[in-house]
Amino acid sequence: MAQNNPLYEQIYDLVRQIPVGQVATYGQIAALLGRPRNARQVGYALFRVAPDADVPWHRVVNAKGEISQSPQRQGSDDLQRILLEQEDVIFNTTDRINLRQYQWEAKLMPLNAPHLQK
DNA sequence: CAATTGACGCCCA
DNA sequence: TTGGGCGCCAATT
Repeated sequence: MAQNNPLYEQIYDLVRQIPVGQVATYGQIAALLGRPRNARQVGYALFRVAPDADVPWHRVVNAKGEISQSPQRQGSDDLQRILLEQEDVIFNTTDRINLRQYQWEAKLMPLNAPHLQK
């Protein structure tokens, strides 16, 4: 399991910091971790931990503002969209959200956050 | 150890 | 503006 990697823990902690009603992109999280090219890894990390951890994975979407669905989860449900709608995140008619309005703006560097422990 | 895959992202047509 | 293809980095098998 890759969850033991500090990089993964950083991802989880970062996602946990996303405020209710706001979202972040995979690339954004990757960039905040100092790995702007690792957007895929962020998605992969969330995919592995989603059902197990208390991470608000539903607040993470792709750069287009759409919900990235994997072949596995698409048949199950649209849980992510439902959870977001419960947080006042509105979807457009094209199944996309307005990132300019909902995208989370990380103010501080999570890597230096002293109150974060895991 | 090597090949394939993958909740992504950016460039080009 | 929308759609298709290539590229990046790690994890999995």
